[in-house]
Formats: sequence, structure tokens, C-alpha cells
Amino acid sequence: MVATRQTERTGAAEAMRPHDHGDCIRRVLDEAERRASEDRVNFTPVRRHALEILLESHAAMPAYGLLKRLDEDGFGSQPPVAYRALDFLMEQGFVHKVERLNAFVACMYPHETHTPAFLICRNCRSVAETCVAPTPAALRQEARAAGFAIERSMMEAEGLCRDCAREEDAPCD
Amino acid sequence: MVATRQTERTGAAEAMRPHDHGDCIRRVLDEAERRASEDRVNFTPVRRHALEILLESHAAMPAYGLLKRLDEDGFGSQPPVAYRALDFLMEQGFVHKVERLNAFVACMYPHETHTPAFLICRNCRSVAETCVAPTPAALRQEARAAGFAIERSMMEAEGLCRDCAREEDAPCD
DNA sequence: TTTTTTGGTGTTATACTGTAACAGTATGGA
DNA sequence: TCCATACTGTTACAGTATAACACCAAAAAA
Repeated sequence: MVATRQTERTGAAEAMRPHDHGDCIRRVLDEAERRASEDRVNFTPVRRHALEILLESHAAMPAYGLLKRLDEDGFGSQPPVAYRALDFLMEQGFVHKVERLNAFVACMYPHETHTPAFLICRNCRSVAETCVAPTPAALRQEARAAGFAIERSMMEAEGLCRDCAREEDAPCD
Repeated sequence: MVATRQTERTGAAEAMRPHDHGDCIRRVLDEAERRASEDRVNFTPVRRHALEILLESHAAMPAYGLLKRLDEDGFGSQPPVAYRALDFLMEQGFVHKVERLNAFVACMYPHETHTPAFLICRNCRSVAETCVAPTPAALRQEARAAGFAIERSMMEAEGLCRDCAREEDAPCD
């Protein structure tokens, strides 16, 4: 990723803007570490390493992609290895599943419980998570009227990120 | 489904309330028919029948469930049969994919282009589609700031519908 | 009319995604 | 020490989805 410094927290889709990705990783990892010890949950090596792998980029990674990496790095090679780590990380709110892609991204705002909203590039699969509360009051009202109890929700928007849009404009490849 | 009459269009999650499901089916099917001939698209027997099957209930149906039904009813038996029909129906906006379930539901508002919002019961898989515009202005703004062009978006809320909530309250089964 | 193109169907084969179930290991109480 | 719990390793399998090719019919072009 790009190395331009941007200290301000904008609350916007930072992933798709130039930012210091090293900072990005450190911030999230530290926060996860802190939360895990606070909650007395077992942040074991596989689990930690799975999170580190997902943090390497803002693109969503499929479970079997993660598995391949875990295997290369000396952890197990069978599907449950990856799925168990992912289940743990999702339970802790450290990782989200991007349903549209059947793939996973590290949560960029692990300190807040939230309804995630994703901007998903259909071309490069990069995923920007926003920390906007995307649940309109109207949906809650609908749910109440239907006697439906919302437990968790998510919003996914698919489209083209800036870089991929540029490519499509100038198809000189 | 239940047979209580309810002529009013409420704009709410009708699927999870008592309603005349026959009316429901007829309304959607007629509208699809109309739109298909208007748009000069080929509403072939498999495609029509796939929509009819999905309309039978408000529960989301997996692709292989649809395939089984199509096979029983004399259409092909191989996966592409179902997936092609589904692709067509989704392109036309007659069907939505509920990503959380890897399953499909007939669109209850095929006359409007919209960003669908689903209330998904984690217990019985019933899906209520609302016609609320769930895209908060904030997300659009985020997208603009990130240079991201939203092409389609969707909101999914998982929880418990009224009936399943009752069952969990009184676990006397 | 003949030819070509287009769009839809039928089929095979295969890739990707996810989970059940059981065995083994380590750790921390009772 | 015994037991319970939680995590890991592995096999086997179930469910989801698509690529690719052959076939056919109807529409469009020659």
C-alpha cells in the first residue's frame, strides 16, 4: 500500500485512501491484543497469525487463501484450521466476513461494536470498511413492526474503487 | 402461508405478517411478465418456472434446492440449469440473492429498482424484504470521498422472526 | 434463400467453500 | 490423581458455483 502519512482519523473509508499501512496494522493488532487479554480469551499463535495475514492488505481473503498461508507458515493444512481461526476472530469482532465475496477482512475498528458497512471493489476485491452506522432508523422500525429481533446486520456496497475505475477509463493495457 | 386478507400496501416487511400469499404470487408474477415483455427479454419456461418455485414461499431457497425442483418438474438436472435461470432472474431484478444464506428469494417489489434490505430469520430462514431505501446518505458520502462508485448495494439483518422467537421463549418441544 | 450470428439449453467435469466427527494434547481445577 | 475444558490435527464429506464444449432454433445479414 501507499506510504503517505495521515494521522487524522477521518471515520471515512480509509482503506481506499493513501495511508501508512504499517501504522494501520500496528494500531489494529495492539487493540486486538489489548481486548483479548482484557476479555481473558485465548489469543493463540494460529489465531494471532491469521489476523496478521488478513491485516497485510485491505483486500478480502478467501478462507482457503488464508489456509494456504497458514500452512506455508507452519500451521495446519486442513480447512478447519482456517475456519476455526476465522470463527474465533469473528466472534471477537476482529474480522468480518464479506458475504458477497465469501471472503474475510480484518476489522478496522475493533474497538467499537458496530454494524459494518463495506465498499467492495468488484475488480480488485479491495474492501473499505466504514465506521458509519448504516442501519437506518427505518429498518429498525420495519423490524419492530414485523416482530423481528435484529441481532446483527451488515451493509455491502459493490462497485469500483478509484484505481480500478481509472483502469476501465483508459483500457490501454 | 396464512390467509388473512390484507389489501393495503404497507411498505413494511409484509412477508413476515399474515397476508394472502396467492395475491402475493399473482402480483409479482404479473409484474414480472409485464416487465419482461416490455424489456423484450426472453422469459422462457425454465426461467418462469424457477420464479414460480421461488415465489411459493418467503423462505430463501438454495440453488440446489431450486435445481431439485426444476428437475422434478421436467427441466434439466445439472447445476448450470439453476444458476442460469437465477442469473437471468437477478439481472431482471426479479430475484435477489441473500448472501448470508447463499440462497435466493423472489423480489417482492419488482416494479422498483431499489437497494434491497432483508430481515433474515436465522432459525427458519424466512426472509422479509423491505422497500425502505437502506442506503444512508452517509455511505454515499463516504463512497464519494473514497472515489468509490457504488453500483449496487444491499443490507442484511439477521435475527429471529416473531414465530421463532416464540418457540425459543417456550422451549416445550 | 442461404448463411451467419445470437441466445438459449444440455451436459461433463471440476473448482471452491464449509462442516461433522473423532482422536490427540495441554492446562487448570476439584 | 482424576476430570473437565479448550484447543489442535485430521479424515471425510456436503454444499456452492463455474468453465467449457456441443447442440439447437430463431433472428439478422448477405
